[in-house]
Amino acid sequence: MISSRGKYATRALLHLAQREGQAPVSIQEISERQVIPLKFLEQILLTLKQAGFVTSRKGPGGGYQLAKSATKISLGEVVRVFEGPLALVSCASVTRFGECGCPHPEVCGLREVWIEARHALAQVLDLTTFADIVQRQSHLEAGHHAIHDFSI
Amino acid sequence: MISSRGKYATRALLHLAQREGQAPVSIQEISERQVIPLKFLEQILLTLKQAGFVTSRKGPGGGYQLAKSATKISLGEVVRVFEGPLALVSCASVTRFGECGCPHPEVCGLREVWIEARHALAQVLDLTTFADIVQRQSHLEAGHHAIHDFSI
DNA sequence: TATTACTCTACTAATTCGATAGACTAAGTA
DNA sequence: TACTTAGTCTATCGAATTAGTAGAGTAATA
Repeated sequence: MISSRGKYATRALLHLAQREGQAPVSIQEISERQVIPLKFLEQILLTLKQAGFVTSRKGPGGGYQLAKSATKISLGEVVRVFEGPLALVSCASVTRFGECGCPHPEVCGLREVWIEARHALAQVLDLTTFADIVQRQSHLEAGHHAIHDFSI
Repeated sequence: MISSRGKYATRALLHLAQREGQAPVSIQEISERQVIPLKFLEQILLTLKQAGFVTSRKGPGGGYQLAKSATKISLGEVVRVFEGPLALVSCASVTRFGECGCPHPEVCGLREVWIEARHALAQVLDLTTFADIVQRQSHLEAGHHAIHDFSI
């Protein structure tokens, strides 16, 4: 399970991705619109900034913006910043390794499966960018409105 | 990341699967061979028993055995017992649901991706049985021995 | 200079996690 | 019957993590 931090981070980033090219967005706006505790969100945005996903501007009219195109930010990258390696088990991680604990990692049938699982997860998360998510969301909203319009 | 409990559980189950059809295996043997703290393993095996994966027999010659064929126990089932739903986020879970927290789950582009990720993970874990893992392991061991033999 | 808005660090309450301890029960065996 | 073996069950504990709060500080703008 992904932590609240991680979930909030992805929601905040999606919020910014939806406003790409527009004026900076304040912490307060994100907090209110995305229903995220303000002081908690501050920390999260700071982490996102340190990780190079967003930039910030102080003072009136300030706020946060994406540091690069939403097409260049994958969900996998962001998840890794907040949750660590995607691997379910350290012996299946590409980055961390060796901290397996199991008696014979080199001939472990389980490890092979953990690696497969990690790969399946990475395949989805690393190939999905925030631009994709923005697009999906607008499709969903269009469909939702259509249904709503129809029901009137 | 999967907890120690979950990792130990899968290792213990693999140990039993490798001895399917043989005499019961004691907690102590599993503990020693798989390098798992004994008293911790007791609890884990109890959980595995309650979940219907293993049976036990007390007294001399007693121990644990698989409750059903290793072909009928998937890694996914076992992981779920110890880690809860496979979904990275509750709004993508088939079992738990509604505890999303996000403002509009019905039109959430992120949720779609979380669901995809859950599906990718489930595809691997639910289709892999402990019989598969036993087989993989013996292939690995055969290969490993072959290399070793060659180097002599 | 007042206001706006991000920055940074410390803290805390609650929960979870990994593990240990110990008393208890059941099944064989001499 | 008594002893031994081996699983059962519950309580506890320390350390780590998590979610969230608090507050003082800095930079930019009007």
